Amino acid sequence: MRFVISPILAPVHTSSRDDAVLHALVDFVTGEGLRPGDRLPTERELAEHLKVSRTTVREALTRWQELGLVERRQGSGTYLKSAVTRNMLHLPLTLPSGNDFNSLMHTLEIRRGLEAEAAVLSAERASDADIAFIEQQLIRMEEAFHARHGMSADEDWDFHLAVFRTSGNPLFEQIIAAMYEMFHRFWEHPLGVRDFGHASFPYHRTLFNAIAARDPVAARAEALKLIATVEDDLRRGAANLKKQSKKS
Amino acid sequence: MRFVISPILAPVHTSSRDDAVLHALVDFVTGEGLRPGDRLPTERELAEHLKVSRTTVREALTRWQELGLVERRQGSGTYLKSAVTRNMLHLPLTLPSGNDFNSLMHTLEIRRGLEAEAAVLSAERASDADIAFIEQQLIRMEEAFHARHGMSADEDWDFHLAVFRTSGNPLFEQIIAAMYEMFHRFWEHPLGVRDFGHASFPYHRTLFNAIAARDPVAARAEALKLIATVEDDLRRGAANLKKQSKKS
DNA sequence: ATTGGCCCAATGGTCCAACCAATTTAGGTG
DNA sequence: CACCTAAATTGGTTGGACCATTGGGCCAAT
Repeated sequence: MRFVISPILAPVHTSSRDDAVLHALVDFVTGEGLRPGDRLPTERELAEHLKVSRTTVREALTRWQELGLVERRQGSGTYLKSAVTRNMLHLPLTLPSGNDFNSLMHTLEIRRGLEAEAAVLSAERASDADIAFIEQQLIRMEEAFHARHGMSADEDWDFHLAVFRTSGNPLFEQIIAAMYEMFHRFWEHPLGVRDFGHASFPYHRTLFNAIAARDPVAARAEALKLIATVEDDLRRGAANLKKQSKKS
Repeated sequence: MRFVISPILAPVHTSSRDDAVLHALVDFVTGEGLRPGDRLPTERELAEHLKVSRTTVREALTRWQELGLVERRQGSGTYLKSAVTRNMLHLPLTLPSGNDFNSLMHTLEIRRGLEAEAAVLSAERASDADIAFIEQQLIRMEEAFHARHGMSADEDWDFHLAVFRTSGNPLFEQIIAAMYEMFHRFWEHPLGVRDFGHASFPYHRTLFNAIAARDPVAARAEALKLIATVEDDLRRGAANLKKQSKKS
């Protein structure tokens, strides 16, 4: 006779030592009201007070470091890098991200989904100050564009970040900030396309206008058009590479 | 003049010991052709071959464990949990995620952006086999619905996962899978709404029909309508809570 | 042939004590 | 005060030891 084991029977999890350390540390940080930038107790102090070895404390802090919650400086101390709350959620994404055409296009598709949604929300919710803030970033980008006769990665990023930030949903900024490196590979390896992103320039202002006019539908449309021009650039780059490999 | 400081600007990784260990481990895994589920060398073996202490090896493996790349089983060994390539990108997101109305609504907004885009891509690219796969999950969900007279979290999740999986972009599935726990708090704490998600039921089939008909525009529209019903449920739940707190 | 108990080697988890390397701080010197 | 130096502080690394869990092999009972 073969039994179907009830799924409820599986998950007996032994609370490990370093988990306990992290829980205690959460309580300490919240209880003490520590904020990002503040310094945590030294590893030796933590080990002594928590009655565990420094090795265990270090394993726990290593985990927090990998999550970007703390930063350790040798000779100085361990510093809080992000807000810590009791019920926070860790999403360690590991993405196979190459510099090939497909990988870049995949990242753009993700960005298209998030960017369009953020544009909608920003158009619905942005305050007057938010609008002014976005416009400020837009102007900076436009000035950099004219000065360099081409897109500037940093200023362009600041503009898009401003849209995310004014969406009223902090998750957008956090997710997109974590993907910063991924998206920036476009500018690091533009696949030989000259004036990469050039075509997207005018749509930054049309997107801003839609948000400033509090028109969510138009904002989504402009955001999608903007991303579409980048996709076109990317396809041109892929075609270039193909042509070059044919020649050689 | 106020600048927007990009939240990610700390890539000044001083090439430390455990970094070197991880690089060597990447080479080993790729060179040996190890796949998820395979067993890695023991910590003592790694320490000996790499000429570092076991503590250092453990710190490195702890980092990989926190990223979800490996799983450690005491008494058994360390096992690969995810594919490892040389240029992969780690995005450790830590989101302050409560069970309050705002947090839940924020996660839904993220999901709306990703889900709508995935529906578009699935409608554009899904093969006949993909369509059949989605339909299979749809039928399973509908059967579970009729059997239980309500939405079933697992089957519902499988359906949406099928849409993401057939989008032709593996990033969608990975991101959404990482957010599984976050999205599932709807069902764990439905804020007292009876028949939570009930209203979304019919839109699963209409979404499938749009994808099967290879109609990207309709697919996006149906996906947005589906999420909108869940948002309505959520708002009802928030209203309920308000009413209850008024009573007491 | 199968089940269950038992032992034992292997493996990850924890601990300790010491030392190294980078940083900060406290004096001291001009 | 400005500048340099030495000491204290702090995270990083090492080696060794022991504990807790796992898995396999062995054996007796069924």
